[in-house]
Amino acid sequence: MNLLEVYEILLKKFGKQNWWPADDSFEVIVGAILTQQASWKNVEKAIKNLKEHKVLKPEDLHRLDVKRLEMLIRPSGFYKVKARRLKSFVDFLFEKYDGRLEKLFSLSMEDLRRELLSIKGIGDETADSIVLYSAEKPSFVVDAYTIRIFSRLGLLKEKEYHKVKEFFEMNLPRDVELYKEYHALIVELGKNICKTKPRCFLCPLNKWCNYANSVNDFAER
DNA sequence: ACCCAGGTGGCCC
DNA sequence: GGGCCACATGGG
Repeated sequence: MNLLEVYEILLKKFGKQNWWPADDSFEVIVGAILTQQASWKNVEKAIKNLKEHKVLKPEDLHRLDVKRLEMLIRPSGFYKVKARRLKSFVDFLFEKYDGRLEKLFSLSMEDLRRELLSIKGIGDETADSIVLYSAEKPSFVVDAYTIRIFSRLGLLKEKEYHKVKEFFEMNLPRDVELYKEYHALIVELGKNICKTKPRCFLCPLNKWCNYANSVNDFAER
């Protein structure tokens, strides 16, 4: 059982996910910040509000009053911190890159990642989501599901973000489309099946999963 | 009435 | 480095 085999199984089970759903690369970034510890349904409402008020562009957000921004993104939860985080990003973009994403994205992948991480409110996962789905450079995105699922499969011992990321990048071809699809499939599996309440009988990976095999009523089948 | 969601930063030890 | 907490809305 290796990473590509797991990928094929998930792809067969769930189909192509075609992430990230957004009209442009800036919308991906806004979504990446808003979806922190929030359901995508709620993020969609927030993004819809931003679109309806025609403020879903770097210049618009840059001049938008923060209180007004808070109200618009409210459905996505943590709306005060997220409003500040969005502001931090656009402030940074205008101060250092003339407000232009192309300029920021012309950095090397490593420099881009470092730059994003320097912004308050952008951590490892959000940075990688932006690098992969917005800038479209091959940086593997790790989330809580990734660690949970692959630890249970016995493929991961380390749980630190950068070690997990390194494991995936060392064991997969460096390919943007593969990275995009793989992370999306992991989230799909995590959302639907791999919760703390076991529904392991539904999981396409149950044969290989230590957790599924440790759950009494499943192991007997 | 819980529990969870496509995390992050701050603070403590 | 790890453990705990605040941040908050909406759906199951």
